[in-house]
Amino acid sequence: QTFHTPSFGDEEFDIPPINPHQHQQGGNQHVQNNMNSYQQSQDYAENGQSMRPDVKTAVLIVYARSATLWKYPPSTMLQNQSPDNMVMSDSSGYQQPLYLSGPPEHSMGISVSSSYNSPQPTYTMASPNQPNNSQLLMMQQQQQHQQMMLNHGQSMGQYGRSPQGNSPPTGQEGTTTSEDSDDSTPHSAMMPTKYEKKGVRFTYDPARMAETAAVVRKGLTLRIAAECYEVPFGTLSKHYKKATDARVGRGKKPELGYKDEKDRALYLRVCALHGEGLTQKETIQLMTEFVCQEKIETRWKNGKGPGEDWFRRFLAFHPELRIRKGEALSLQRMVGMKRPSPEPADNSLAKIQKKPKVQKKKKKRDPNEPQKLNILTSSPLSQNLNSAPGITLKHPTLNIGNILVHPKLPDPATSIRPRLANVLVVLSSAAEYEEIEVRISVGPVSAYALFFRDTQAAIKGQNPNASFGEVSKIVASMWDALDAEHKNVSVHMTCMQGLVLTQCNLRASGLMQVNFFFIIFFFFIIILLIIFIIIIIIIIIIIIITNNNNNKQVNLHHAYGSLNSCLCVYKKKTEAAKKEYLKALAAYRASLVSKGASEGEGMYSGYGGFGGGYSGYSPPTALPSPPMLPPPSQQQQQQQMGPGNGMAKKSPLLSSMMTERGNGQPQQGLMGQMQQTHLQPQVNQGGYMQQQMSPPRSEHIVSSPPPVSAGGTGPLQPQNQQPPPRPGNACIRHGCPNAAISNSEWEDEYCSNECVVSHCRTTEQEQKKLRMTHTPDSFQNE
DNA sequence: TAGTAAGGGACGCGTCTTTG
DNA sequence: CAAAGACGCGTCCCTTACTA
Repeated sequence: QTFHTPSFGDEEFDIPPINPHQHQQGGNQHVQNNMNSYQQSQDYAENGQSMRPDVKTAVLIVYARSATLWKYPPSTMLQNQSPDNMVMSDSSGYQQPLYLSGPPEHSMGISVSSSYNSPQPTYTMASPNQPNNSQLLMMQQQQQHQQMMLNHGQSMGQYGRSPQGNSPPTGQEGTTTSEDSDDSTPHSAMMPTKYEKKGVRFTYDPARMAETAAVVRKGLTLRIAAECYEVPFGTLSKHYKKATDARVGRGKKPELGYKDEKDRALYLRVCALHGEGLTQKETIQLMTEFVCQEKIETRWKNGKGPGEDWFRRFLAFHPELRIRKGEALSLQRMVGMKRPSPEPADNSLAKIQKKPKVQKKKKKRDPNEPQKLNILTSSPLSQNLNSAPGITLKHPTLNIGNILVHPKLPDPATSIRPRLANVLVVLSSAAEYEEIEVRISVGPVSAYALFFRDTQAAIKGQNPNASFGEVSKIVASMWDALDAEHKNVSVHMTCMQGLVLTQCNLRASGLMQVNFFFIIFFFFIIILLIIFIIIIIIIIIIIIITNNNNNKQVNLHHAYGSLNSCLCVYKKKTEAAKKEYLKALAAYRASLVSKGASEGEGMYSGYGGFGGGYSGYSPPTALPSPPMLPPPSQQQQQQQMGPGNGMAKKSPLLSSMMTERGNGQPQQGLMGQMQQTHLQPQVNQGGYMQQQMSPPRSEHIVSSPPPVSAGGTGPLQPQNQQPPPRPGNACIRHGCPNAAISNSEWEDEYCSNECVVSHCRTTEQEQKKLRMTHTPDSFQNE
């Protein structure tokens, strides 16, 4: 059967009739719908379905009842409805369920439709078939209550008061309890007059209580949840309060009522989810406009709107809403631009945003100042908020708690809010019940404020008893301790965070996206810090290494320098020795030639061994050539250089250097040059250099054997060839094989006078030759 | 000078619960 | 039913340090 709800739309609901007489009531079809809902639940209950309703279903069901009462207050219903219709008045009261939209003319643009039953066509279930079982169970329970109350002759407004369901009639027909009170119309006269004594204490299933509490946490009121789950309100209240430490509907109600607050909170959530969240001021303005539009009398000053304290309480009661910085301005700080905020599209909004705090400035202003209201009501924001109710299919759909919400969002193209000055940040977190955390920007804040916000929590955690002033001092000290870079980094981090968050779009996979960006962002920061630290460490290491290298290079330079100097000295000396040798050899040949020419052959015939063709050659070793005899130090150096590694032995530093260089480098490089430098003369000069470089040769030179060699047996006796040892009493004259005779005049060295004369003559000639070799020319050549 | 941060105290008022 | 107590809400104000 189809029922029309003229006041909310033309949605059709196929609900079986419950009582034929209900259709005869033409007074209020909303009540009909609700009754039909109840009857539907009865019908489902008869089918034996007994599953407990889930949270969302309960919310929707309660909405179906309370939405009617929003439009038609209980008082009106009581006046116009028959007792049967009054069954729905119990759900009235200020504790309206969540996900309720206000009257259509004041709808915030959030539409939720339920396939099950809703007087409003704009309420939509995401999965119409999914919650059926739960709905049916709830309907069943409600119907049971209804039937029970009807059997007891009571109003349905009292159903659910007793979990036992067997509360005796109070005899107060039509008397309602405080449950009937509405937030806008308190009914003090409807206060309960008497409470029945508690009998046997009923012990409820903890799981059931927990489930009921979960429903309450989800947004259902304690009273309605108690009704749905057949739990005494007091028991549920205590349990819920004990379990969650949450406030119960006690004390003064919010000025807007729970329903309107929830509606506005939902609207803020939807807007923020679309990146169109409102600032604190805008939120306050929203409430102000709502109050003005609804002509709701509040205690708010001047009847304008709430103050910042209210906003704080509002956030406290809606933990899904959080205040966050103005990331856009942080972005401006990040880029270091002092550009002004984009010009608002509407001047009125600019006036609004330039307006000081609403509450704190009010007492300084004229309470009857109307222009502010004009500004507010004429603002495009107000126009947006007060636009036609109902869904707009063009707008994106949100799935909040499996309830599709079609928000009426500001058009981004014509959005009135400046995108940079008050960009709203949408964050998300996988909170409990998959709640979406919406964070509202509060506009520009300073770096210190950001730092304060991030730090004070930790300080407060460490010092729970610290007052705000103390915390502020601590934060300030920490802030002072930070250097400029860290302050900037803090700001940049916040800016980056805001940048990332601002770019997040939560319409599809926003949660994961935001988390992903968060992770990327923090990794980026961490990587930057690590790189910075590594760079610093590298710089320090480089400095240390540079200092060490400088010392090493100095030492190495000295080593190379000494080595090169040594090599040069040795090379020069080697060349000098070679020149001297060649000169001596040439002089000796010239002298021989000159002697041969002047003295004739006879002279040499007397020497025996020196005759013939090789008479011009005399053993070089016989020459007492001083230049050929290096000084002891030089000779020692030559001896050490001879083996090839003498240099290493000479210089420990060079040895260590060569050890550092590796195996082949020094020998093939430096030492190779050294060896090559000395080997080349050996190759060129043949045995001369070998004799010069060989220790035996040095010893032979030092020993200065007699210049007479083998007695003219060879043209040139090898210089390394040792002369035959003279017998102990042999004649010292070269070539004389006779033994020396004992004679004190020639010291027993000669065998005869002839040998004495011959030897002396030979010695004299050699001395002459030696004198000739040491002419000034030869010294000049040196 | 105004505004920001977060928390809390004081006060008045209203609502809800409990008790007799 | 009345009253008392408990409790919540809104407002004002305060704290310190900093920023625009």
